[in-house]
Amino acid sequence: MARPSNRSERRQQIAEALLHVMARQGYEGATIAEIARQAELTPGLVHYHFGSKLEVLLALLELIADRHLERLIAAVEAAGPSPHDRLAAFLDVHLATGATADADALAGWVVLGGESLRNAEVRTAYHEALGHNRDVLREIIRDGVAKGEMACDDVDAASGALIALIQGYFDVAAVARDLIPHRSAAPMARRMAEGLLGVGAARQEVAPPVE
Amino acid sequence: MARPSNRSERRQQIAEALLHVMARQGYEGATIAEIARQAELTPGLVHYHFGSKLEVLLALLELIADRHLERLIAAVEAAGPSPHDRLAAFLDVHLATGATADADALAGWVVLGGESLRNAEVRTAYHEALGHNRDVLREIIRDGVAKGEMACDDVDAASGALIALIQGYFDVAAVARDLIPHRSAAPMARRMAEGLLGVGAARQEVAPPVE
Amino acid sequence: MARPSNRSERRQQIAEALLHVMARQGYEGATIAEIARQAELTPGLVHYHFGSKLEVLLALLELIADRHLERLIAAVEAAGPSPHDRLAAFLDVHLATGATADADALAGWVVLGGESLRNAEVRTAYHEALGHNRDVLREIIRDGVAKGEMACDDVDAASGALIALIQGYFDVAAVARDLIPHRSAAPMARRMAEGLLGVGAARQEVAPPVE
Amino acid sequence: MARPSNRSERRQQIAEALLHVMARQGYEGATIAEIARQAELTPGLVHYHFGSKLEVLLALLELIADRHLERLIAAVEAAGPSPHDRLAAFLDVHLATGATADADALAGWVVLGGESLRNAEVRTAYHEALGHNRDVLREIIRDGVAKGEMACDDVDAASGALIALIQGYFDVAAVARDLIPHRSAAPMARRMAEGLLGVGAARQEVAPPVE
DNA sequence: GATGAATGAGCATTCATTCAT
DNA sequence: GATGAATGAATGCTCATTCAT
Repeated sequence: MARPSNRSERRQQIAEALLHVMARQGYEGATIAEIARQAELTPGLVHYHFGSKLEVLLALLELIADRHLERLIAAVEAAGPSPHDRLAAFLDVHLATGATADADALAGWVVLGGESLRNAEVRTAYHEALGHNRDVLREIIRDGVAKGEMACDDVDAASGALIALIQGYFDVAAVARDLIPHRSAAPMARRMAEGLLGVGAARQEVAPPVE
Repeated sequence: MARPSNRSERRQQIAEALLHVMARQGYEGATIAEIARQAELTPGLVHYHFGSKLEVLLALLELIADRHLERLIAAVEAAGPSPHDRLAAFLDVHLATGATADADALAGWVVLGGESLRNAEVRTAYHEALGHNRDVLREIIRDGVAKGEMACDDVDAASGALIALIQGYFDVAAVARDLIPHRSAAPMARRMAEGLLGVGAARQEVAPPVE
Repeated sequence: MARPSNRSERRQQIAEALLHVMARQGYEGATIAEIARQAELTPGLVHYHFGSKLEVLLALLELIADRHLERLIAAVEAAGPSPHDRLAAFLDVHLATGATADADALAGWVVLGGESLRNAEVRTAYHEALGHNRDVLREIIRDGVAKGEMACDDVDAASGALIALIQGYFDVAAVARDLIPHRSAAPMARRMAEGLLGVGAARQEVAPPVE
Repeated sequence: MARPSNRSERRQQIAEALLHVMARQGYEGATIAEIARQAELTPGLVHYHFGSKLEVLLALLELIADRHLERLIAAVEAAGPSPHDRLAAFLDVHLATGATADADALAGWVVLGGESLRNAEVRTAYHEALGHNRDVLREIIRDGVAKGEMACDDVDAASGALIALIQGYFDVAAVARDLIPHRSAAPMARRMAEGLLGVGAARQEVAPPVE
């Protein structure tokens, strides 16, 4: 009798509209009116489903982070049991061209990083997402050390370093793409990981850049 | 008879006011009124010296970039002729605790990176500043390769990678400091540079963290 | 076959929900959504039973006024035939602590007075309700004058004065309770009535404050 | 050299514009746009001089209360040293037709009472204004008791009662004027005061209704 | 009857920018 | 140079009301 709820679909639809607007025009241009236009909805409806614009941003962050973590874990698992291979897969998921296929999501992630500088709630959620990424990486390194394949006396420092490297590639690419030669990110990252974790830490023959 | 012009002092004063406001409250809180308050001026005067708010931001970017480049070159020169030492100095200037002493400038730099996502003019200037940094690094590596101390088949890729690493450390530290163990950035970066450029690329005994 | 109508119950349920919301959060917080929540209904249903929010307010006014008048008449009748006693009962019903037991109704009445300032329809209905109250009072005074127990050359002016006094007690108590010492309202009102209508107009020994 | 400030004049101008709008259309119709129109200003300027709409309301309350208190004290002083006369003057200032000449201020006062039900800040300020009024009245009664001209065992209760009476006259008159016969308020109030404070408390021959 | 999604007009508020003094 | 009043466009948000299901 009652009308069926479409709340979660609409929320996702709105969050994705924000993603596309943000990727194109930044958060500045992402007015409620613009988000609604992108989603082909009315502005009032955005506020019917979200209490505030900030809520939309947080929903988007969660959406991106969840999707990414899912893909990341799948790729790492698919790489097999070897810590070297798993590390290479970890780096490739983030840095190999074509692997990070969703350009909007990447641009959105960088914009979210910018917003997290201004807003504590966004910062907390962003921090948490980065932390999950780091945890996956840390487990790989710990495993590598345990199996004697990697050398590392401070796993936190090493995983933090690689997280920073990835984030830096994202950020520099977003703003000054030509400073990063095409397809150089993944191979460079592998060598840097080797320097960090011992020779052959991330075997180069594994996971060649797609595309 | 006419009172002497104080244009350039005023401009710098205003740009620095923006820096402090931004470091404290982000770009969001950096209204013209707030900048004027920080500079102990009136809002109208800001627009007397700058045509628009954007101009203030660009002036600030130039200020930060110039100061940084000056310090960077001085530190690299002071490190002596060895490419290894010069590279270590380059990394330390950016990453060693205490070396990047100006917390406001660092925070401001990260915020500027965020703004460069939204505004093409800021992006161009930011890009240029990053490029100058990269140029210094590239010369060090080229010199190292020429002298046979470093191995690198793609200097652009390698210098871009280290620029990305530094930028990533800045950004992650700004948002999720605890992902980066205290004082781990510089030593990790040195090891990663070794992996990239050959064993001993950046000698660890050089330039220990200050403070 | 058709389900039995529950229109009038629903209407009363909604009006009372408005009362409780208004008493707690004022008319400001009395959005349709909040009323529906209080009534454990959905917003849409409120408009199924009422054409507009204003109609709900008017229904509530009628509800409060009817209930009050019923109680008032009962109390006056119960006081016996003496105009003095009836007048005392009239004042006590309004002012004696515990007599005006329904705190929500009292708060609601005051809020309705505020709304009647803005809306002509509410004002008309509020006026009518006040008028009924006044009529009861006027009859008591007329009876007292007829029986020689009260002296009054302008019954309208006197009844208006006492109505104003009661209303004033309500309003001041709602906003600045501490200006009215506890339990002082009824005895003060009795003395003022005496001044208005002759010595002993409202015998003090009648209807002592309950509670 | 600098532009002279007109802040306080503008603030008063805006507060008075609110008063006139409120008296005519209630607080509902008193949008920032409407206030600005009444004051022949732009909406932005209202917020240049006031942080929020609430601040305008509070400024208006202060304006009305200050003006009233000034007039009240002047009238009481002018009535001479006799407590009876001073009490009569107190009542007349509030209730004698023509005495409360400023219809807008009266209507505004009642509307402010309504708003004080919804907003704690307004309530506090309204309470304070009522309190000052009460204090003047209390002093008169205390003086009357001290001089043996009045009988009163609870000055707070009595002054609260008269404050309530006055407030009630205002409120009822605003909503249901015909319940209060023309020019009946002041004489009725005097008689009620006599009942409260002893025979002849407020001599009738004093201060006949103006106009 | 009942639900809750959808609408759209209206609101207070912010803020870069202009300009008379 | 310097001041601060003035402007006006833009924005997030609220909410009574409508209506498809």
